[in-house]
Amino acid sequence: MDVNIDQLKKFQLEIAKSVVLEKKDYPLEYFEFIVGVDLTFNTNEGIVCFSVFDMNEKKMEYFFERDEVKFPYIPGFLAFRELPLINKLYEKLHKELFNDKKVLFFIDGHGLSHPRKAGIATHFGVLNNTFSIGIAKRLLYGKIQDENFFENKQKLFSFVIDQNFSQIAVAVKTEYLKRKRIMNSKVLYVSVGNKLNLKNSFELFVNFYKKYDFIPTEEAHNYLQKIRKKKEYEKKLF
DNA sequence: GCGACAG
DNA sequence: ATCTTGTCGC
Repeated sequence: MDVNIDQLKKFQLEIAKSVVLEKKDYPLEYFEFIVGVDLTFNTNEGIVCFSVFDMNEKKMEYFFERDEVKFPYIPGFLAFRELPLINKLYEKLHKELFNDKKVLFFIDGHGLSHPRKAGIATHFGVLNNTFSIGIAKRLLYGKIQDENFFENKQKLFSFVIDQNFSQIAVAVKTEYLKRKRIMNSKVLYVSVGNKLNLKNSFELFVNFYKKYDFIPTEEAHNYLQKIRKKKEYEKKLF
């Protein structure tokens, strides 16, 4: 698959221009659905899962969609690989379930903590005009503000800053949430996707966990792993 | 030129 | 992301 990196960079810069950075804070109760988004791959086949938590009914429902994915993974251009499949499921659920309701998306990956401020969470949020937050397991861009973050056991979170010393994400030790690891990671990076500010994004992430005791992207991730195991099991029976 | 590099 | 054994620790 031939890829024009310069063209993709241009597109990302356009996405970054359209980000809505909200000044006011939204409480968790403002949202009617909280959705976790994650994908799994089997060579050329991708499966996306939305873990949809209904804030009124307090019930979780899982949806998934599969399709061929040919675009390769290139650091900094994850959205071009994963968004087509994500959007396929989004458009379906937008019609059948979300409609004009207030929906907050937690997406596996970065938002504004990206070389061109256009990580997958931002890319998704801008294209669909939705609230979104990026939840990543590893850093892509920027550095930890508090030098002692990793060494000091007392420091359970720190801002991530870019070259201009702007705060672009919050690094959170999973220990802060009383968890040894989350999706095999000891630190999570929370960043703005779209229509929110960083402090509010971090608060929504933490408050949701404290109240409901699960992380949306992890739920989607675990669901996909179950699908994989089930598939392997059926394969063995043939 | 070299290293870094979400999923 | 996925592949994949043993191994360290609670």
